[in-house]
Amino acid sequence: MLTERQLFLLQLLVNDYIVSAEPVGSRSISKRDDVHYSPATIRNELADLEEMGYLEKTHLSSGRVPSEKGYRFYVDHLLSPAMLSDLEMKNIRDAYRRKFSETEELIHVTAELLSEFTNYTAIMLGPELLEMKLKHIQFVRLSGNKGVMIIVTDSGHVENRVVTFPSEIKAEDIEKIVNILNEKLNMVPLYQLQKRLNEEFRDVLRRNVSNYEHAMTLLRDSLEINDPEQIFYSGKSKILSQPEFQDIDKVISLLNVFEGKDLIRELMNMPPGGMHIRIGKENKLNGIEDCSLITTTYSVGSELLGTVAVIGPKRMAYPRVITLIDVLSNLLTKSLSDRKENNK
Amino acid sequence: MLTERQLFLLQLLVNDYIVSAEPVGSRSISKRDDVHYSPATIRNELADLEEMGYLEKTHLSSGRVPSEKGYRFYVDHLLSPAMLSDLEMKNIRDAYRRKFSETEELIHVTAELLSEFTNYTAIMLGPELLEMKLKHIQFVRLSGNKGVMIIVTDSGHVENRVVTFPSEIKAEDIEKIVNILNEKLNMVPLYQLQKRLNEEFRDVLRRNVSNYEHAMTLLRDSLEINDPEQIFYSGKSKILSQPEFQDIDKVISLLNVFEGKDLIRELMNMPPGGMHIRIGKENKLNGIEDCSLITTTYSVGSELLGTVAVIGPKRMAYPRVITLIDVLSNLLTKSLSDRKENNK
DNA sequence: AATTAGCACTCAGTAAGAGAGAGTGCTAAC
DNA sequence: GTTAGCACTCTCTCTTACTGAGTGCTAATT
Repeated sequence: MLTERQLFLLQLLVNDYIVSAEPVGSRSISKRDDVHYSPATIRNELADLEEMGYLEKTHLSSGRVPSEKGYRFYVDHLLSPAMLSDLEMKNIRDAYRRKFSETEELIHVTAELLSEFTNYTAIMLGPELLEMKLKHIQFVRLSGNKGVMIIVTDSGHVENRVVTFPSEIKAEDIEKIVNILNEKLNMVPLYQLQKRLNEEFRDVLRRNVSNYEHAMTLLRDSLEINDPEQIFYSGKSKILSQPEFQDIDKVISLLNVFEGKDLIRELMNMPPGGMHIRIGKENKLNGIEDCSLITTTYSVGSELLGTVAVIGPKRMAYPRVITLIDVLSNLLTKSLSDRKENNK
Repeated sequence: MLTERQLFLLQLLVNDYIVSAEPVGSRSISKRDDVHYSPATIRNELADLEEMGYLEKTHLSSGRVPSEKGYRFYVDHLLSPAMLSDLEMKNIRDAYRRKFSETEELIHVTAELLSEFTNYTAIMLGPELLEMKLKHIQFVRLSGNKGVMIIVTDSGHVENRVVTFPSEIKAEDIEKIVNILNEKLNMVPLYQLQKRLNEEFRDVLRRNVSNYEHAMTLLRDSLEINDPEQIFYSGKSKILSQPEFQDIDKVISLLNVFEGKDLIRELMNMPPGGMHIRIGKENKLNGIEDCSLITTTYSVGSELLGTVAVIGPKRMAYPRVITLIDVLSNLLTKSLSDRKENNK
């Protein structure tokens, strides 16, 4: 169990290291106005904290640096959320007052604010398209034997496919099929569409539609939805100005993580709800052992969730980032639901 | 005017420097099997080439390095396109044999091949949406007073907008309007839509539609198309493994260029047609003074152009990159037009 | 019993110097 | 015109020495 004084010193040390990025020595702590102990006393306490695993030294006679356990303790018990200045809050609110013609724009602006105000890299993960539910399908005939299949989801997202239908099928037939689908597949998640199509509609279609095989192929093609991983970054280079990224190899492996979309999905896969903080090796992924990741979710519509994240060095300004990510994800959710209201 | 031997030596030196990234000395040139001059002779020639501005030294007694003028001369007069091995050609062709459900996928694959085979960073710039021409508009009513405005362009791109129409307007009215637009605005470039709407349709609509003001607002909103800058990168970190990017500040300023979409548009703005090579400071843009950029175009449909580019260090394997960018942009164009054929 | 002063010790970082190696320019010989 | 020879220059690397920040431990002080 840690004493009051140890808690106090640990907090000071982490705070100090977060801004300085230099190992913190006993003397520099002792010189602070709010500390009345001599360097020797502090050394003793720090030695104890090190023994318990909260601190580390970079070499035998260096100052101390928080260990991952130290950061974890700091984040769990010692940190108080930062306040944003009035000016900052004003700037943020103003940024959301603009009129956004696309949902995407709103997400991009949020990412930009987040990276701008934290000075780290912001990552936005859109909701998985495949998780959305079908609200409406419509087939629109264009010229010749081309048409657009329009798929509207419950959260208001619209997908379209240009399809060419073989001359064996009549446009009216397609419309007829789509009407049947509309009736039967309402609120079915998109990832189930193919399966349902195969299992339930073979017979229905065979009975109702001439040229049934052609129709099935057409439907299969137009309902094959492949998830465009909606990942957006802002301030990718910000994180690289941090002193821990002097090493070019670290930069490269981090950028590789950013480039591989699968890796990012995996990284950001968190238990639902609330805010999550992963420190250093808690991120089970090569290339970001020295980074911390803070994530939370924003919602689009009633249940569909996207993820907001900030990635920075382990030595991250946790209080400030936590506050900012909280404020911004809430504003984003609010703006998105306002949009939905207006659209009704 | 350069002598035969000077041409020959300049070529050797650039080739050598491209692979080694080290200043080239007279001795190492002299040792080659295809060179029969002594180091001293070569030194004399190199000194002349330096005087003429084709070569530089990194310090007083170092070997020589091509100057930008030297690279320019090399690119314009000395370089012969590289051959790809049969295996490489096979790999490339195979990659295109896959079935692509989206045009975007095809573009991504091209970018990946390009960065993979060159080991530099590939940049793909999609055609400007606003340059496309209107082929077809359709309004589809969804539930309530919502609908989708579908805009199909001549190159087969489909845009959609979910719109909420005020209860003052009837869905039939909208359909009526859209029919008029369809007739009159066929093949009008998207960027002119708003203007045409304002100039020509005020009167037409006023005559034909009740609640004309509401209708205008609705149309304005749904035809307001903001260009989603279609930029795609592959192998962003590849260029950073080049020895000239040891300096972290260079990395940061390069990544900043990548992040700012305007900058990239500006950078890749080349006179139309053919292949363009910009060496070092010929790129009038901060942050890439030490890079070379090779661009060419690919076409979608009859006239719409996208840009393919490779960005690497000035010391770039020009012959190979030129060949690859040529082969791949042609394959891309071919695949895209095949798709179009099939879609007819 | 807790705190602190004092001191020997460790280690990173910097600076200076020495030597090796690669390369040059110039002169004189071939 | 070409080349051998040589003095010279500059980078790079390795050593050595020194400084400064910081530590742990012991003994004295409160």
